[in-house]
Amino acid sequence: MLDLRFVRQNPQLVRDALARRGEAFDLEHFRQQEQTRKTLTERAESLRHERNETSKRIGEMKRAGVDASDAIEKAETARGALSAANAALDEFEREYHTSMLGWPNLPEADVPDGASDADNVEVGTFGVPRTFDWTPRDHVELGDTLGLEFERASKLSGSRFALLRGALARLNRALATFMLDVHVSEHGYEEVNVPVLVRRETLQGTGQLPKFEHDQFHVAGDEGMFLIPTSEVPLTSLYRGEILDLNRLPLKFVAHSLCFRREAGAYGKDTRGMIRMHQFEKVELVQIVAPQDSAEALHALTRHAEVVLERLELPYRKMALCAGDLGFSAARTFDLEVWLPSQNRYREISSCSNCHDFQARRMGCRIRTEPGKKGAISFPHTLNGSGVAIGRCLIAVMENFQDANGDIVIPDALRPYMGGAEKLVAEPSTKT
RNA sequence: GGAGGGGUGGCAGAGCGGUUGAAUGCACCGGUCUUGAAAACCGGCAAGGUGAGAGCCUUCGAGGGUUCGAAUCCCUCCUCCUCCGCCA
Repeated sequence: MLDLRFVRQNPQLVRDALARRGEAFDLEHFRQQEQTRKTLTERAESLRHERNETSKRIGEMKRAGVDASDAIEKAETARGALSAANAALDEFEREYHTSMLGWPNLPEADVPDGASDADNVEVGTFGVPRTFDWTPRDHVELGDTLGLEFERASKLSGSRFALLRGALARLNRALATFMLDVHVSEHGYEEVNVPVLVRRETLQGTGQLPKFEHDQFHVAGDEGMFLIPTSEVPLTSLYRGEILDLNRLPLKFVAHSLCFRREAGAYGKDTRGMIRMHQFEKVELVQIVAPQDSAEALHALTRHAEVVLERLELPYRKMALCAGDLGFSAARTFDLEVWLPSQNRYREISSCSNCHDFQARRMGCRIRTEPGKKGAISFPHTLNGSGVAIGRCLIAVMENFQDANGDIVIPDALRPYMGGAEKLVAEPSTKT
């Protein structure tokens, strides 16, 4: 949620910033709404004031033993006007608040211009994509002899589900454990095991609702429950509705969780393989920091995700997202894209964002900047990033570490998690 | 699923229809005292909105209702605790 006071003071700036991300902001309409709000508020408040005064007087009269029936009668007749004014204000505010929840965050000033991912700017690369003496197989083909199944998964659950078996399942688990260990012991994050079912309010706090309900899995029979699309949602929401002392920051959380997405707008996109599933695993990093520290924190957090890819010896590039490609809650985002030999290109494996106070405002997470000082309450900044997506990372390891006969060499960093094994050995297809 | 008891300021905890936005204690901030600190004492100390300001409005888990007036009464929901049942 944007700071309404800021919007009021800088309406043109807000309109221009939102325009950069392709979002229309009607200044005239906004001014009208502000005027209406002021009028309705003033009317309701002055009526309420009158009522309060009258009631106070009645109380005093009764205590003094004076007959108050005239005053009570007068107050009774005033009640209709007050409740009408309240109703008008409530209705207006409900609508106004809903429209405010639909405004996305403002991009930082130096976020590159652009309308789509085609306009994102590469800001760095790591590693050199390997050259193959054969046409590199993709993970589907490799997986066929390693325990990656799609047909049986579809039988169970439909399209966009996959099944991992045997050593490949273990490799998947090894990736998750490896990532958690790196972030906990080297980067100072607290490991959190989170619920994957959350309430509507929780998704509203991080920005998925109300605007993106069609992207979420809604659990039937339990009206308020949704499957999380990322553990950013519960992690960032840990301190929803609380006031934190400044000296408790920064908070750094890491979680490994299942994530669920409808992929409703992705018909026909990435239908081959395990790139885009309804259910996937991800290690997620979240930080809650003091506002002045968030710019630096974004670089640190992105770096933490990069370290994972570097330890796994996976070539990647780092992209600065353009304004038009930013997510709803983000003010600035770096994507990490890992090299996939079969596609001969880089694919997103991590997205690291600074949301400024946008999410903190929505969820009412505040900080007390100076204990004991009046008016020293403000909002922290929240950041999140994948550290990294496990399914896509598994694909990347398979494709980048394949050898000529379809085995997968296990990256050194993962061997301790694989009982010391050096390879995943291709077996005859599990389909037969 | 059944029975019962709670949710009040940063924390603990009074208040159960009217000058209560809320006693008291702790924590915190300022001061006196002290070489310094502690203790003691004095003062301050919830948030949001609005206003130049005095002030005004809102908030005692959430939402609705009763009433001239609700933290206090009624209803619904959320949530925590205790006991029983069931269960990984």
